[in-house]
Amino acid sequence: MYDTLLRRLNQLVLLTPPQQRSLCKALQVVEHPKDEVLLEAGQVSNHIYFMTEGILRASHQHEEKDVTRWFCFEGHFAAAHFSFVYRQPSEDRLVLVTDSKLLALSHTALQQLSDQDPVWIDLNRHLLEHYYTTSLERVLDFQTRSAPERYQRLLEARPDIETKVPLGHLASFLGMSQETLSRLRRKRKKQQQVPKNAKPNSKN
Amino acid sequence: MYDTLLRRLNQLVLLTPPQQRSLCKALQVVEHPKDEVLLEAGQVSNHIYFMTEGILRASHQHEEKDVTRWFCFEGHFAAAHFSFVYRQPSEDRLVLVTDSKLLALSHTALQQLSDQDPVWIDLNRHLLEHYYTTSLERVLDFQTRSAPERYQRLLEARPDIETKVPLGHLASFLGMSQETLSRLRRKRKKQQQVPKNAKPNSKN
DNA sequence: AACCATCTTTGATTTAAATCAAAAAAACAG
DNA sequence: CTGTTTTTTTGATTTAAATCAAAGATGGTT
Repeated sequence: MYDTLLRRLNQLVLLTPPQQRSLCKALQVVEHPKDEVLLEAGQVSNHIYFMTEGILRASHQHEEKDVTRWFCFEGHFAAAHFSFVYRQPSEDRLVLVTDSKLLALSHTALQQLSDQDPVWIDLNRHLLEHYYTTSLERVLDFQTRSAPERYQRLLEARPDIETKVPLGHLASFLGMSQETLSRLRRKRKKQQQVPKNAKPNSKN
Repeated sequence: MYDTLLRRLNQLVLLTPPQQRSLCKALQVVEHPKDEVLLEAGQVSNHIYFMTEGILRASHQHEEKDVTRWFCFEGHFAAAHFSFVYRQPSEDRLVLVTDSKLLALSHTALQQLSDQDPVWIDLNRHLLEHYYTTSLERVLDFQTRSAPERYQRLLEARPDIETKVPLGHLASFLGMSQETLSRLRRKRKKQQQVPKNAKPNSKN
């Protein structure tokens, strides 16, 4: 049940068996269908989630339009971070893109863990650093890459995203219109159809 | 000497006088002229800087072009964060935009402080959270705003940036070409020339 | 299966911004 | 101050991507 989580965490810090146990005790296992809202905009977030299975997205309302600020995939942590830490209303909704299984850690539970053992603070910092780095990289992508390049890079990082996430959400995540993304897809398909000089000249 | 720093830190955590003193002892005061390179790309960063006076930028080489990933202004902290924390070669150079006065905290000094007193870990986390939030906001700007809007927002946040930072660096920071930014400036000037219906019709 | 709603594709057109090329302005060095 | 280099502005042109409008496709529901 907690394998994916513990495997992931051991990449960041070494956890003793008792530490692992006390973490697992603090977690709630939850399962939700597609489109379920885990946090409404305006609410204060009380949980950090670990995605055991499925995909989650942070959705932001900007001038009538729904913008996906980020996705969270299997093996990663999701939170309305600022809201969770500073107990402020969240600007984003957290919505499930697919049927999902998650582990939820409440604010109070994390507090208690952190009071007991500094390893949890350390872990928290590692995660924060990781997601911060990701965000910085993403800014660089916007600064230096065109729409097709950004899509290309996303696919390299997450080839499965194409089939699992609706195009509209992907487009807003990448900062382009739906139509543009749809056209990029078509171009890519065409190029794949003649993958490796199968027939140098089709007229032959 | 350390006033700006301590004022800033007290916004984040409460520091006792002894804590303040041990921090100041750990800091080196440095002063550098414009264009000085504080960290070369490829080197491992050994310092976090606090800008007492001046502006610093993180410059990234992308296909022959120099991209400014971020600026650091008076009253803020600058670091090649990933390099500093994980002892890896930095992908960015840190260069001073103007003559500057800084406080430098070495990796070992921070280590020692953190071992002595958890308040420094806590502080570190606060800063990380702050800069992470900033980065997320910046991504949102790229997702949802046009070039003029991004420039507009930057000016609202930092009106002084216009005069202090060369246009080329600003343009790459905003993810647009120099020419585009130059044209945005012209437009803004024109609009300011007739600020508030000074003369409804100049022919009168 | 037939219907409805939502999502995706496609085409035509407009708009935003990049690129290319060169002039003007500013900063700097001797 | 003068010449030199770098930065900024400007104009013309091209390219990328948004928008508008509509048609197809897909998925779920009864």
